[in-house]
Amino acid sequence: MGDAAREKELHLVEEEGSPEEWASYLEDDDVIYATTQIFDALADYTRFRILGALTTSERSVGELQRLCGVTQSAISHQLRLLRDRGLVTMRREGQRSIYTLADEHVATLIAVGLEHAGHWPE
Amino acid sequence: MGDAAREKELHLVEEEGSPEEWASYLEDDDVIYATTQIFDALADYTRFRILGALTTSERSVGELQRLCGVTQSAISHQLRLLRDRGLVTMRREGQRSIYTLADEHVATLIAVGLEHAGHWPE
DNA sequence: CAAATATATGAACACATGCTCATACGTTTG
DNA sequence: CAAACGTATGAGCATGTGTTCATATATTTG
Repeated sequence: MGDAAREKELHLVEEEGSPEEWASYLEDDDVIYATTQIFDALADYTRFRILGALTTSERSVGELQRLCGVTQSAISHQLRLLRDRGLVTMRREGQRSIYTLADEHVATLIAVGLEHAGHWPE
Repeated sequence: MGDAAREKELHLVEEEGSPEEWASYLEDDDVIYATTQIFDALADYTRFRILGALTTSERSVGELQRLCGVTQSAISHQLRLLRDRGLVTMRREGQRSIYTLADEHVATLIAVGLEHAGHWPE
């Protein structure tokens, strides 16, 4: 697999658009606010662990509860917030609610954040 | 400029490391916490506007105050937080304090966040 | 339908957060 | 050194946030 193919695989690259097109977004207050809302969703320990667990596979509330080691209520409340912000989607499957990352954008942000924190100067 | 070169230019790609190396970070609580701290720094409107302004060029506190339209005190307080978290650095230049993005990681996170918010479903 | 299981929700509380106000610190200039 | 300018900081306050507890709402099973 060549460099370009791997980079595409990692979802770290936009498919279209010119370099630095994001710079224009810095003048759009709505985009700025939307961006902070996404970062805010990723800025809590419990929520981040939920999202991290969902990068592996979709999961039920009970699974997430076990994986994250907090109350079922806490998980449910945080899942509601993540759902409201569009980071995860849910479907019913019998008695269970199955949660999934909404799209690859979320996985990209998690990956970029983890890599940068992992390499962070000291 | 070819795709690979442009992608590298955008700093959206790691230079080394295997695909999905970040996945292992999901088991390191310290890395997870560090990641949430970075996202948290980006999750406030004022702070994000400060960082956005710094993507263009380094700036003094007074400039940032004018650009962001808030109190000098508010700017200073937020700059302190950003400094403590390692997202910006400061140097004295006469009476002024000049702030700069700490490294390209920060610009990458801003770019990725803005692009995804800008393209967000509805 | 009743009981059991899985999930969701509202209220309440402790704690964090971002701002303002007042003031202190640091640097340059006269 | 005093005055002016730029920046930093602490206290205080209003608001926001994440959790728990209790309870409600599905959904399946007997």
